[in-house]
Amino acid sequence: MTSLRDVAERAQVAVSTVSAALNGTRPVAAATKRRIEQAAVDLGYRPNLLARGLQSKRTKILALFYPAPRSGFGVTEMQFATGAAEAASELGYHLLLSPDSADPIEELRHITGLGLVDGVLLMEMRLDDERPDFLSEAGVPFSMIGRTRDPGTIDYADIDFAATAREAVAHVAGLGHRKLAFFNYSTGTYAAQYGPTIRAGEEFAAAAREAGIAYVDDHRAGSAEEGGEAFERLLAAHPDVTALAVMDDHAAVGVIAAVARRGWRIPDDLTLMLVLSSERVAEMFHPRLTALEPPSAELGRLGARMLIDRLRGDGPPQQRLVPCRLVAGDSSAPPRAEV
Amino acid sequence: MTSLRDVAERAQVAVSTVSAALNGTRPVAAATKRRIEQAAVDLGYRPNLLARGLQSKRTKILALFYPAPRSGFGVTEMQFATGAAEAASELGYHLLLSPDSADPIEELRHITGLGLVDGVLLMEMRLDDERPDFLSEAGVPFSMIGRTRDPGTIDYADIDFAATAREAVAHVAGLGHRKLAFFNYSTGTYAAQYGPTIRAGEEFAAAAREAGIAYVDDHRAGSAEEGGEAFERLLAAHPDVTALAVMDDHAAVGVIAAVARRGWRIPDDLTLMLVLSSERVAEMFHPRLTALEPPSAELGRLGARMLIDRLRGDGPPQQRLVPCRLVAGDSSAPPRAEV
DNA sequence: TACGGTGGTCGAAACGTTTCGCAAACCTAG
DNA sequence: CTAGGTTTGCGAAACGTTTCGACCACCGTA
Repeated sequence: MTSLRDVAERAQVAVSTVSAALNGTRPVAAATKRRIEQAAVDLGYRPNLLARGLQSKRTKILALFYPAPRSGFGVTEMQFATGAAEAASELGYHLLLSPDSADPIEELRHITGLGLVDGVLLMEMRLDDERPDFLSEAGVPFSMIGRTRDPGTIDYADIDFAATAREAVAHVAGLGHRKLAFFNYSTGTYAAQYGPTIRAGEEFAAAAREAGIAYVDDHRAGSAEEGGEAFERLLAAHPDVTALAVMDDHAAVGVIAAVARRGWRIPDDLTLMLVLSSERVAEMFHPRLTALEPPSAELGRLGARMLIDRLRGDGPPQQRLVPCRLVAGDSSAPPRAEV
Repeated sequence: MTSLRDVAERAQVAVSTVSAALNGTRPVAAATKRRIEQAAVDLGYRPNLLARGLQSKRTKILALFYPAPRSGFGVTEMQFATGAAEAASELGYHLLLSPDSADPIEELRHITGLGLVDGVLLMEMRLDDERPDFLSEAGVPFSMIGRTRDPGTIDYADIDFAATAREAVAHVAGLGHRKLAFFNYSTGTYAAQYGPTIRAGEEFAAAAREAGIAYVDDHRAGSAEEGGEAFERLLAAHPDVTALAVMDDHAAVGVIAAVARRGWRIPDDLTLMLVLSSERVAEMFHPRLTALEPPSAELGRLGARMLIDRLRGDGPPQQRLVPCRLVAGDSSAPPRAEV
């Protein structure tokens, strides 16, 4: 491997001058600089990141700390990662994938103690997540994709559930629906404090209230079977529901089956929307479902970018909310006339 | 940050002794060793990976080099990454996510030139992939998830398409089908030399021949629309086809729609299988489709493990093939009686 | 002519490890 | 009691950077 010293020798200058010339750290005479740059190119010089990091205390490596893939861990989460990696790469940073094992805090302590990473990117945030507290206390720069209940001045990029819910409600209200139901994630141990679970529920309720349309959301479903059952219960209690938004793809499958069993059709008898699901998934249904697609890659990019901004210097906290994109499918239509 | 020197001071020994004691590099008296370990614990010492790497030339960091997400980049690819990250983590390694930009080779040159990574993990291999050649010449250790046309002695973990195809053919043949059709990925610029595209096609043909059942595979489809059209053409040319295996999820959507348009039902009139698709995706269809689920996480794990083996010492090349798992759904049944 | 200023360069120290030659202390055997 | 070997520990060098004080030659000015 060719080092700074090799370049210095070839250019007939001191090592420190080469460093200065290549990094623009301090002024170097134009002629010297040219000579050095030429030598560097000739030798195919690449700075050694380890040595640089050791000295400068900055490695330009970010850790993306991701929890063990739950069921349902899918394209969205992948896109956080690829989005973040891309943004990091564009800004000269690298992204380290760091799986959390049984004990997230211990794992964080480990990864940050190695001196390997400049900062940490957190995802899959729970409202009561303990990781931010640990990192704050440890003085490790970090940002979140998602957010805790009270993010304070921590940088984060999250879905704008309020805007998303408003858009969804406007969509169905615009079609003439007067009553909307919402199926949240099933109450698993995890989902109980999972940000999107809580926020989506709250914001759909608020948006419906605001728009003056009736709303039901006491149903939760995580599998096709549960989705079907929840739908039956829903109709038993609220026969006047004509539009339904579902957070869980598999629950939606069950709903569709239940709709068919009943002899109903989508969208004639029910307008169905997929919440937090990608267009690609929505397209796999028949008819193609209307979806509220989360801006996953964008959130990953934002998260990485704001973390890097933070590393580069202080600034006001960056807190960005990005709404989902509503992709209208063939599952949206005005309600049945007779209702 | 507490360093080796701090520990040395507290334990009243030389720095080099601490290093030896903690790494087991050379024998250290039991009493001394205990004292040192205690001091290390007291101080919460964590070795600095940069310094270690700088000196020892081994960083314990692997780069996972992934191409720009194509359309269809999904759960499978995510699982390569998480599987690899997990396996690496278990073995004391870290995984760097390295997006390839426009020029993969240049990107490889860059990432390997930094002295940051010990080896590279390649995925999304094309038959004529140039990356292995570059890495071989550069003397960078690497392994592949997937494989080129002629992998030589390079370590890889890939899907066992032969076994997978045999199992799929046996599945339909066992149900009594005498003629199987196969829809491959659409002929995109990428898929043209994409390993799975080619190998799956070849092996399905071979397996059908071997099992003595008729076979058609000149159809390719990448979207729902194309899938439907391909299905119509298929039936026009081969009305006696009763079983169909489809590689592309979206094409399957089109097929199902076409089946319904024709008044047919699945599985009564057509046995349908999803090739290289996860159980979760198969469950989103109605009826639940039979799927050949790729061992994605396993391949990621294997890829990482064999790369680490290689780094640890020489051994014979490791080349592992893992078959897909056949998950029987409700889309498989004996053929119509009248055929 | 002398003097402070300045643009350009150098050399050495430091970052936190690992590695390796050496020396001190100890033990064993003759 | 000493020669030889073994155990145990030490100190210094090295890895490839960045950083920083010092130096030198040169310039304009008094």
